[in-house]
Amino acid sequence: MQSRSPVMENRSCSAGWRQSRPRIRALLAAEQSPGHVAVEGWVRTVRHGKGVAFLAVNDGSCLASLQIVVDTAGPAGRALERVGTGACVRAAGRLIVSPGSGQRWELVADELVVLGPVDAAYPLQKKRHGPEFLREIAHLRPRTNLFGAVFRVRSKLAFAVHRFFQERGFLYVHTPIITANDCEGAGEMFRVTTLDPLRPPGDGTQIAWRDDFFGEKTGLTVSGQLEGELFAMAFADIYTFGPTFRAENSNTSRHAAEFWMIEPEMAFADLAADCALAEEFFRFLIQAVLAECPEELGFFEQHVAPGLIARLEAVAAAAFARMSYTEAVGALQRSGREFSFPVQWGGDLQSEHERFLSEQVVGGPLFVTDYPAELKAFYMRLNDDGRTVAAMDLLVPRVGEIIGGSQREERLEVLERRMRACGVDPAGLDWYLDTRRWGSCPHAGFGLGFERFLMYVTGVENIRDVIPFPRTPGNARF
RNA sequence: UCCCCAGUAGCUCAGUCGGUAGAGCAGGCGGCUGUUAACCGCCUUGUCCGUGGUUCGAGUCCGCGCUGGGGAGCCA
Repeated sequence: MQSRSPVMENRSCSAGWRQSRPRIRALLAAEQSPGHVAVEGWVRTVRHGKGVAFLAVNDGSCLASLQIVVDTAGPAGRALERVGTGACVRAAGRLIVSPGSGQRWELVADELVVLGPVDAAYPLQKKRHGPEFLREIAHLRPRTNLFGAVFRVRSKLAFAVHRFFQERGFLYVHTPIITANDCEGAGEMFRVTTLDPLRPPGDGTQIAWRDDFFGEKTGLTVSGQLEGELFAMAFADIYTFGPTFRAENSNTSRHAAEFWMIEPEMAFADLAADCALAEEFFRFLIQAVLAECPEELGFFEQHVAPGLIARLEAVAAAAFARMSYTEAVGALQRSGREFSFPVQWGGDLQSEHERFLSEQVVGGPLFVTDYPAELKAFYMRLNDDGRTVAAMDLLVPRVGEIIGGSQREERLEVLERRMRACGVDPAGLDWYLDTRRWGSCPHAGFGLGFERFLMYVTGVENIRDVIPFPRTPGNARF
C-alpha cells in the first residue's frame, strides 16, 4: 500500500472533488468491478471475527451500505479496534463480487483509516429507535435508515417541483420573507423587529413602529400569495417555493411553525383550471417519487406504512374526485354516521368530516370546492350565487388538507366589498388593489404544504420527521 | 390553547396488593464463526422526570409543574 502525505489524505476535498471518492450507490450498482477504489462513510455495524471483520459502511447516497471485509491480521486490521458503530472511516481495496449472500458487491480492504472515531456514548445503535427519541437527536438522525430515506426523497421531490413548473413555462419568483402584510387571515405572524424589547420607543402605552427598522410593523411571511398574484399579472404563470412561517400555537402532528410551501398562480385561469393544475402537479410528484426513489419507498412500505406503494400507484393512475361543499355536506348528512360535530350547511368541515370524505366516501384524494363565503378569505372569487366562493381544498387520507387554493376575486368593486366584510382595510393593500384597477384578469392559484406532501408520500405520520430540524411551539433546537 | 395518555439503565420496555428495581439490546472481557440486527458465556450501568403531600414504608397513591405522544381547534 502506498503511503500518503496529509495533503494526499484529503485530496478528495481539495483537488478534484470526487476523483477518489465514488459514492456507494454507484459502486453497488456497478456492472463490472471498477477494481481498486476508496470509499468514505459512516459505520452502521461491525461484526468482529478472529480472522476477519465486516463493516457496513453508509455514505448517505443510498439506503444500502457497502460491506467492507477486513483481514484482522492484514494492514487494514490495525485500525479495527477504533471502529465502532457510528465511526467515520475511509476504506480502500478491491471491489469484488461477494461470496456471501445478502449483497452483490463487497470491498476487500487493504487500507482502513478511522477519520472520526466514536465512543460508547454514541446514541445511535444498530437496533431500531423510536421516532420520538430520534427527534431529540436531530443532529444525528440523518445517519439512520429512516431519515436517510426521508431526506433523499425530500431532495428529489424538491427538484421535481421545479422541474414540473419549469417544463410548463412557469416563472419561479422569490416572494419576500419579511413582509408588512398581516391581513391575509392565514395565521399569526412572527414579529420581525430591531427594537429593544425592554425599552421600545413610544408613549408607554403604544409602540412607535415608525421608529422600527422598516418604519412599520413587520413579520415573517405567512404566504407569498399576494405578491405571487402581482407577478402572475405580468408573467401569466408563476410559482413560489420557499419557507413559510406561522406563529400559531398548534401542537399537532401536521403543523410546524416553519415549513415550505409551493404556491403557483396562473393568470387567465378559473377554479376548474386550478384544480386541474393541482391534480397534474400532485400526480407528477407521485410519479417522480415512484420512478426515482424505489428503494426508499420499499423501506417505507416495509417499516412505516404497509400498502404505501399500491396506494401511490393507484393515486397516480386514477382521477381525483371532485365535490362541491354543498354536495359534501349532503354526503355527510346522508351517510347516517354519528359525528361529534354536527354537519350543516354554512359550518366548517371538521377534521372528522374531511377524513370521512377522503377515507370512506372517496377512498383517495378529493377536491372540495365552492365553500360558503363567510368561511373563506377575502381574496377568493365570489360565485354567481352570491353566497359561495370559488375555493378548493384537496383532502387526502390520513394527512387531511394538503392543498388550499382558489380563483381570486379580480373585480375591484367586489373585492373591496369583500375586504370590508372580512374586516380588512383596503387602504393597507392599495398596491394589491392596483392590479384590479389596471389590467386585471381572472386568475387562480393554490398552496401545497411541501412537508404534508412528504408525509403523504412516505407514510411518515409526524411532520417533525420530514423536516430536517423542525420548529414547533417551544422547540427551536439545532 | 383545550382534552386524554405516558415518563423506570445509553436504547426498548417489565415491575403484581404500597414492602426498598429487573430483562433484552448497546457497552466491556472471553470464546466461536465468510459474517448479515451474527451467535455463546461472564461483567458494568439507575436523581425510577421534578416537586410537595399521604404513609412505618412510595417506582407504585394524591396535588402541582416540566417534557413527550395522541386527539381537537387554527391551517398547508
